[in-house]
Amino acid sequence: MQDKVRVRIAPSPSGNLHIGTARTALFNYLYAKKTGGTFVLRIEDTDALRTEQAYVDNIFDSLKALGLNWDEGPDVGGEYGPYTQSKRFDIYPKYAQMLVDKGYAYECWCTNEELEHEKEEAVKNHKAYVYSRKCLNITPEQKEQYIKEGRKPSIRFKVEHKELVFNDMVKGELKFDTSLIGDFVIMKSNGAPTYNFAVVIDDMLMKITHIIRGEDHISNTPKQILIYEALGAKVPEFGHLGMILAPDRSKLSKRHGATAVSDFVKEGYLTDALINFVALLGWSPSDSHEIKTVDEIAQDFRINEISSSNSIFEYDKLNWMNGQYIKKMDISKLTDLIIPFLSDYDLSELSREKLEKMVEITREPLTTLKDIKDDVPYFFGQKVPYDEVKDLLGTELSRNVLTKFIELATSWDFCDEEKIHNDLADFRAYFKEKYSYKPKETMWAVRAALTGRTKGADMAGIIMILGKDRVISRAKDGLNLKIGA
RNA sequence: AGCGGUAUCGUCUAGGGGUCAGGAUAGCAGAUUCUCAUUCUGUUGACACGGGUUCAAAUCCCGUUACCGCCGCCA
Repeated sequence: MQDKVRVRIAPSPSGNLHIGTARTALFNYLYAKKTGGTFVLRIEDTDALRTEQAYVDNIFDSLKALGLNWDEGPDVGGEYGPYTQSKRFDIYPKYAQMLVDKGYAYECWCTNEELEHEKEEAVKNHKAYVYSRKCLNITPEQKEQYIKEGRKPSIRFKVEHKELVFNDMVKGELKFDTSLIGDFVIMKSNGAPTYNFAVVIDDMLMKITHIIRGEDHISNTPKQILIYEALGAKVPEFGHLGMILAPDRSKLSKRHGATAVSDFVKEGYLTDALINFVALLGWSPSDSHEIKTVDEIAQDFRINEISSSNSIFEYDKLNWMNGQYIKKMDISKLTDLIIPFLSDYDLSELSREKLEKMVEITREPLTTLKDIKDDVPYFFGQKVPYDEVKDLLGTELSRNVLTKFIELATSWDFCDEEKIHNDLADFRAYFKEKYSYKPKETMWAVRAALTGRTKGADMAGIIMILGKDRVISRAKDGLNLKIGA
């Protein structure tokens, strides 16, 4: 009988949630969803110096924003808590002692200097460093001596030399010669467990059945399997994902720009687009629809179909995808998300209705929400700068168009967008017929006067949002510019 | 140095002994629109290299190269 699937994500709160961690979380989440399993969140905060509560909060918030909700974790609890590693410190020594008692581990009294020396020797002889095992069989007298010197022992795992093979869910069969590993520390001399030991104990106790993580952990895997075996515990399945690389093929880091999910959000990326994009790094849908929600992806997800190679994080496709999500998102929700990016403007000038209208007519060209800032200044304030369109407004054509525009628009209904749209069409037709002005020339004059620009959103929408007074006064400003010049 | 992993258009990928090597994105060209953009249509572009195995190799095997990762009392 197959155990119920339990997977986990175990971020360490020494920074905001990294996009790579988000992808790992996603694949774990997808696997849990697909198999009806449980998704566990564990916070690995054993490094007290680098841990900050703000990072823990950021991890929670980011994961939630991405839609990766966990079934068990520090906040929601669960049967196998605590889910914060620092609250589990009393657990590890017991198991370490058990391994010592059974002869799977031993105390090591070597100082850092001694260890350093061994490593230097190895480097000098062009050999891989493997711990010498000199503490494996120390006499009681030596031990007595070390204690007298005030030394504190670490505990090393005694690595059995053999060929270790496991079947990786994404990479296939992986083989290791454990004689190359060397006895590694499981408990530091300060009493804290090392990473490799703590994860195994935690994963074992939390009954994790499948460990899906980045391939930077591949070489930890044989060590961890050895510990499982020594403990007499069932070894979980492992699956190692390729890494996300920056465009220069190096590790994605601050110098490449955004790395944390919250950074991307600040840049104006939608979390839905982000998680969708990141899913496509290594996974591809069986149909040809790439735009999918996490739950839709889960339906179609097969862990063994994940690409096992690294992939490069390029913005081209993310930008496109973000634009797609912006275009199809609910206007009210989109408006809420866009408001923080409009801090340069006095939003009290616009009713919520008009604000949403503005978002509706300006969303199309956006690749990120941040872009909206430069596309909307003319919706605010009374006047508009004409520096960019001075020459255009100075033409006879513009004067002609604007004169007529003021005359006609005065009697337009500024609450009926559809009607304004038609009025504008008639307006263009009139000038085309009477003066042979191209429709776009006619509109350029109007647009220039009302917005100070030659390009932008739908004119009917703009006119409606601006309202009669501003439309007429700006049209007059545009017209008078010629006289002044 | 050693050990492990990976190699298909610029990028993300599909495919997998016989395919015009498919799609997406980016690029380019055209169409539509009041502008920009969107959208639509078309188009450029790839099996790392060398040996095998085979009637047939991008696909299987070996080697080389490149890249990534790991070699901590970090996680």
